[in-house]
Amino acid sequence: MGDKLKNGKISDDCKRHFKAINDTLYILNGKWRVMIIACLASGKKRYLELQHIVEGIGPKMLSKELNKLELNGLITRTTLETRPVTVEYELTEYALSLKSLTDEMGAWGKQHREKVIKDLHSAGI
Amino acid sequence: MGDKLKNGKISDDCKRHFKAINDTLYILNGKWRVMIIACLASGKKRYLELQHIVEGIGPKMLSKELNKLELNGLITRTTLETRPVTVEYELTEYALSLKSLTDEMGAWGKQHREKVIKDLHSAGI
DNA sequence: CCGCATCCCTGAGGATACTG
DNA sequence: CAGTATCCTCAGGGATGCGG
Repeated sequence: MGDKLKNGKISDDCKRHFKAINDTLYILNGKWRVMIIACLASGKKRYLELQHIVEGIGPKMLSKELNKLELNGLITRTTLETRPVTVEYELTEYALSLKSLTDEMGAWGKQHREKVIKDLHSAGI
Repeated sequence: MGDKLKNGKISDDCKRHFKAINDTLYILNGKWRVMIIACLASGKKRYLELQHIVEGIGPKMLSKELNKLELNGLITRTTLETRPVTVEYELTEYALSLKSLTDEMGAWGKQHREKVIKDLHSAGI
């Protein structure tokens, strides 16, 4: 991927790579998708559980995002016929392929936080 | 990460993981950051090169995003004293740690596109 | 060539209240 | 409990023009 053609133009491989990244970005776009997926990656959850764990999200956004994720085949919705009803959301097999991405994000965020703290520290001295 | 505590609550490890993901999301937020980074990951680029490769971005957003990325220590800006001036943007050493993320996104997007096409295909039959 | 300033506007997202 | 409906805000982002 690290190659330009001699004439300074971007190679077709690169373009494809960028397109692919855009596809991913499109699926994960918005403020909440990744968090919802990451959250469900730790096991099936119910609606209110999600709303509590994904801090800041309101009911409207939550159901909207859940719908889109379901449409994209990333999660399944199961309604249990209890009284009152219980609904469980779960990642599909397919969505599991996103786990390496969310894990990567977690890892990067962790080390980034450490770096920022270290930088602040050495700036303070 | 796949563990809940017995009482159904989320473990502290999980919470830290989510926080870390949010940190990453914060750095990469917006429509353009990831693409800019991915683009620069294939070598230093000039302003107009970026604007051409990152399709759809306007000059305002581009410079705004470049500024933020520079503030976050992810890219460096080099002005060459030519006539007229030339400016080169380049990923910092640090930002290279994001390459695995963008690569992951590229890989996922690729196989996702293939899946979608396959699904459409079998739906067509 | 680079990229700021300005104006404008859409739609993502927030708050709240209500229903099956 | 699990959402939907409604209204509203605001900042992300588009378009254009100018200045170094």
